[in-house]
Amino acid sequence: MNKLVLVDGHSILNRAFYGVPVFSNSEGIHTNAVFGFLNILFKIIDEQQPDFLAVAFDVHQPTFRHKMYDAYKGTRKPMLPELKEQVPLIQEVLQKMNITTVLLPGYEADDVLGTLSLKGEQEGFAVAVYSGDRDLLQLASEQVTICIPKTKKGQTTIERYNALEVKELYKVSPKEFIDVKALMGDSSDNIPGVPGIGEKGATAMIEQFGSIENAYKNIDEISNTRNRNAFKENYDLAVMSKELATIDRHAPVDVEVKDCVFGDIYTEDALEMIKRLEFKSMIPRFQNVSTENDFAGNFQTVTDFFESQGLFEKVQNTNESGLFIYDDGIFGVAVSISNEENYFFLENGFLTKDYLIEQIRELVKNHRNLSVFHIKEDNGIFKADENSALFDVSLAAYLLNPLQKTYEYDDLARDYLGLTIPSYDEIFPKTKKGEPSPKEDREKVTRYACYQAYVFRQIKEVLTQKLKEEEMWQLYNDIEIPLLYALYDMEMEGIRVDADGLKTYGEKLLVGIEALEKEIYEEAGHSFNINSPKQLGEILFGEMGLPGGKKTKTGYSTSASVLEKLEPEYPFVGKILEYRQLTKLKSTYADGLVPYIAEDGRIHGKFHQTITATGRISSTEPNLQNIPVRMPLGREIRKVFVPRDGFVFVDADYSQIELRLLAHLSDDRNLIDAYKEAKDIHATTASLVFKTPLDQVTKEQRRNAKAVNFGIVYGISSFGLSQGLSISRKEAEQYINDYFENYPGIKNYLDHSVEEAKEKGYSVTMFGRRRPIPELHAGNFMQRQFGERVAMNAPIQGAAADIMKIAMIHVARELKEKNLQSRIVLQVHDELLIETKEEEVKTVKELLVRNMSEAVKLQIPLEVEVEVGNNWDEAH
DNA sequence: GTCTTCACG
DNA sequence: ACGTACGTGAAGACT
Repeated sequence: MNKLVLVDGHSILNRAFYGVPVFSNSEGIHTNAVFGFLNILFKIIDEQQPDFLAVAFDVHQPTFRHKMYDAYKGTRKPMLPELKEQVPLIQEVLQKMNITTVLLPGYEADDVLGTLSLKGEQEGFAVAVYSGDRDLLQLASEQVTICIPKTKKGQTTIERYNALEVKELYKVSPKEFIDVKALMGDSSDNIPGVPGIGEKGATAMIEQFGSIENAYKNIDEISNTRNRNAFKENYDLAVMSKELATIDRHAPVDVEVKDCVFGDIYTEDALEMIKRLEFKSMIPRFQNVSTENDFAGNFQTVTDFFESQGLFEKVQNTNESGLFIYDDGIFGVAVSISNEENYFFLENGFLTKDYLIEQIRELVKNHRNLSVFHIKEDNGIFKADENSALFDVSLAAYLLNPLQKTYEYDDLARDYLGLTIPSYDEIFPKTKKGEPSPKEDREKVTRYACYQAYVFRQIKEVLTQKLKEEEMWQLYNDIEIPLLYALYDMEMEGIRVDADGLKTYGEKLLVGIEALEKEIYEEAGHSFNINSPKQLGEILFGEMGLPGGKKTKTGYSTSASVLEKLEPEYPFVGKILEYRQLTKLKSTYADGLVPYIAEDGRIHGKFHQTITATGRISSTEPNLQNIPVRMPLGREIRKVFVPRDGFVFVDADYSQIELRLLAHLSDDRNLIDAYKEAKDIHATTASLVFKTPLDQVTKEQRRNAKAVNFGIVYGISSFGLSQGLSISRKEAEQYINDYFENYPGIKNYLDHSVEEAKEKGYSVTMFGRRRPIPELHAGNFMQRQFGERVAMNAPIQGAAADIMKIAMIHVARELKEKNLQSRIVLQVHDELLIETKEEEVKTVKELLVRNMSEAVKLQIPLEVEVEVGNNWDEAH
């Protein structure tokens, strides 16, 4: 079936504008939206391989809807000038790419899309309509797919809707969708709904009657009195809204589907314009080097030892290359030294794995500039250190956009090189059970490995350039790169765990669990799976009739916060809480840690550097950053983390680093003075907020003030604080107001943080680390508010992460320089744990505290608390 | 694979 | 009217 692709130009342009921070070329022309638009368009084209394609734009002119309804004028928010000036640019590029654009005075782009999609449908095409606007869902059918790109944490996923999916999600057919909208209205489109009828009411009515007309005919059958009356009184309004909301599928579009032929879009003219706009990464696309055939000939499998010797000599003499190690069933290494020379050296006969590794180490040793994906993960082979000349693609890409889930070579190639290359899944299609795995297929592996090496070689310069442009080169070079070696050493070092102690602890928990289990079954009258929130909810709130409304979409919420509220009146739920606690400790920690204890009696967890949005490290397999500490029983588990013989643990903690950063960044007199005078900060806050002399502050007041301080760092909201303190929203609001009255500098700073992030599209730490916040421009109020909280939190959490990274690097360096035997074994965000040789305790304590507190100079001292112990519990 | 819950900073 | 504190990872249940 032929494929027709239709694109809602303005809607996609808007998405592009807000998804990419504002930038301009050297002539000062804003180009970010054009850049984003083309990237989305290329993605669409690569995915869909359309036979016919058209892009529809709105015309800045009144439409038939305006004539119908005056208020419609206010529909479109005035476009920002930075975006508006880019509209003609994108239209020009499209024209040069021979892509059909359709503008129809008196109609909106929606109507053009509706009309063309109907024509396409009638002519037997498979039609895909791309838009950010859910209104288009009314066009969905079996043949017409509505594709809505969504950005979630920096990852763009495309939601696809045919008639079936619309029905599934909204409970009504695409056609009925219009009627639902006519009833509930749509503020973003200025479509007035029936006052008092919301989404639920509207959906229920249309589900029952199919249309507003039919509902009106059978108005007496509307069971909800309020809805019935509202509908009766406003039927005329609903009729008009329906007309406004209905996309005109017979608009006088003078373009036929056959006019929209999709041909060669990579023209000379277009290339020239791309160059003028300075979209360097897109140039290769236009130079036709992006087709796979052009690559494939340049990828060569090398399995002969003597041949490899000659080639390796060449590689050893090449300064800039890309390198990728393949180790999945078979072992090999791909090296890209030029566009034409990409070799995959495959372990074979005399060409042994050891020989290959030796060759790689030689390259590293000779300071050849290798660009690789991730150094830390491959450093067992590289044996590189801080002085090596390796480029880490994953770290560079992470700094440029920390929101991505992964940094796959094919995505990087698309985003930074404008290349479309096959992904892992495309090269290694999923096989059914029993079929041979393609993972060891020589040709496939060569293709895969060479693509990686090729991309790494080419991308180094682009990423370097971008990091410099965005002022993150120092962050990359002076923090992330040295840190990776500190983290590698830490992973290799591991931490000793007392396996017997762990077993005893587990057995102790089991006794408690079994006793509680029995008691809970007795109380319930029968046995059930206490670990199933579903079963538990049904028993608690159904069978036993405890009060507690539905809270989650799947049923009753049985979270600790809910159960804790029930506990005073129903002491028996305390047993469930206790049971939960014990099973958590047993499954996740007592039992969960065992499989990770290696031959050497130590756990070598992984520490990840490219996961968090804020710049923190994360930990997996196992997670060593969430070992219990708050509750005494959980805390006991820390006793099984022990130093090796002849060593002790020295543990150092930043004291309130985030709050201190807040004081520094906000320049708030009251907070700075409090820290300078080394006051109890939460008590001081309590004294100010509750207008109580410092020496009369109660425990309760201090606790509340502490929660407020936390809330401030998280990006305060009255609801959040009320949850944290189990108080009313009103009270929480009062606390916040009083807080800001006493700390005006903080209020000012937080407002400024949000404003700046809104302007730039990202927030930035004092070390230049960025976090994009696309939510700040979301249409959805909730999302926008989330964005504002993120904008307040990220510069603080991020700076704290930066500081700890600097400290870690310095500590690791000094331990090495001084030839000490002590080693960093854990980092838990604001805590460093050092396995310390007994004779070195004094030295280590001193250097730890010094390096941590002097990692950065702030207006106030960075305090560090240090302790020594024979296990992690004792030392913390 | 997604949801819920809960461990940490 | 809506439904949230910021940042993570793991386990178990259920689809």
